[in-house]
Amino acid sequence: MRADARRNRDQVIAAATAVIAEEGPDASLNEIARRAGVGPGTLYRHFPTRRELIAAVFRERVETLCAGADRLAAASPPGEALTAWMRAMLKHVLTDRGLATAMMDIGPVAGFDCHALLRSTAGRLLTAAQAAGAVRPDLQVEELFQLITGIAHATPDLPHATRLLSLTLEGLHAPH
Amino acid sequence: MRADARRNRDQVIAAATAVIAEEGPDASLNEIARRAGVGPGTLYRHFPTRRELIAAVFRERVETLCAGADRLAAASPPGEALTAWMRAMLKHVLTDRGLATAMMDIGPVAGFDCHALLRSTAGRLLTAAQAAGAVRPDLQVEELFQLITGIAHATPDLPHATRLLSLTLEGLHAPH
DNA sequence: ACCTGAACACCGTTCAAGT
DNA sequence: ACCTGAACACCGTTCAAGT
Repeated sequence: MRADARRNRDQVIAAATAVIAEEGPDASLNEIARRAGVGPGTLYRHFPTRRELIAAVFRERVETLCAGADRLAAASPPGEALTAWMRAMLKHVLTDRGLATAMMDIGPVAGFDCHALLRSTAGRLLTAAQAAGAVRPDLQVEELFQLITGIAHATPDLPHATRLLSLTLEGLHAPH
Repeated sequence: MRADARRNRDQVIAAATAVIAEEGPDASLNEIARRAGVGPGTLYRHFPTRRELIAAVFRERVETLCAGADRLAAASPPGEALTAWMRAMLKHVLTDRGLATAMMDIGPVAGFDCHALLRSTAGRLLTAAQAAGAVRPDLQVEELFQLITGIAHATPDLPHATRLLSLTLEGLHAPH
């Protein structure tokens, strides 16, 4: 990869990170290119679809999040490890406005499968929590993602989101 | 209101209902005007903002949904009435793609406050269910809406949404 | 009063022309 | 190879001109 191409690519990712944080995942691609100081054609050359650009922006973030799961699993009993990781994921997902959907929707692109990495990480924690009897045995990983995604989307900030996650973990029915 | 104005207004609402059902709440307004057989200016004259158009489309639907609550409350114990109504609401919200947010976001427009009507209806059912001890006493109406909205957004169809609603009602933790 | 539709500023996307 | 930026088809929105 030529030096100027590499530099342009990095500048586009940096600009995209900033603009997406401000305007959400529907941010204007022309604006991102402008901010990065390149032509729109250059942006398209590096990232043929919006999905690939978003995946590049999230890559580091998702990898960090998933790497934290092993630490949690070693430090806490399985049930607590799972809920702590769900809270961490919720926080990451809420960092930028409305990125929840984008983050879960993008399929494998350019050798990085955001969704698969999240899925296998959550799957390990979930299986352990179920084996320990802390979580209902019929719960699926996808359902867990859908709930986090939904909460992140419906909620204005982290405190509200955290409250909804608690409600979901404990259930709406009165304790009996 | 002049006869041609009234007719144009109705045609715009009908076209909007159809187009929004197909393309979601971000559907092109020019396309809606075209389909209604009017100029874009006419659409704007009747509905200055997208919100007002969406409110008009939802009005009848929301009123029907809320009217059903009294029937439910008379026919079932409070806890069941609430969950039955939540399921009905989820179904209505899912009728068109991704309308959940739009439906909850629109404020009072033109003498019809979609959100307030839903809120007071759900509030009655919730209070009754809490008084009967069927639902946890700290649950807020807004939280209930956020959960339904979130589930509707994160979910592809009614069966999946219903399953997530069950999980939310019962909680993710294992029964002990 | 009410409607029309041309017009403006934007957006996503492409592609010929340059280096 | 890689980049540029003009160009195209769209969109939301406005407003002068018509009836």
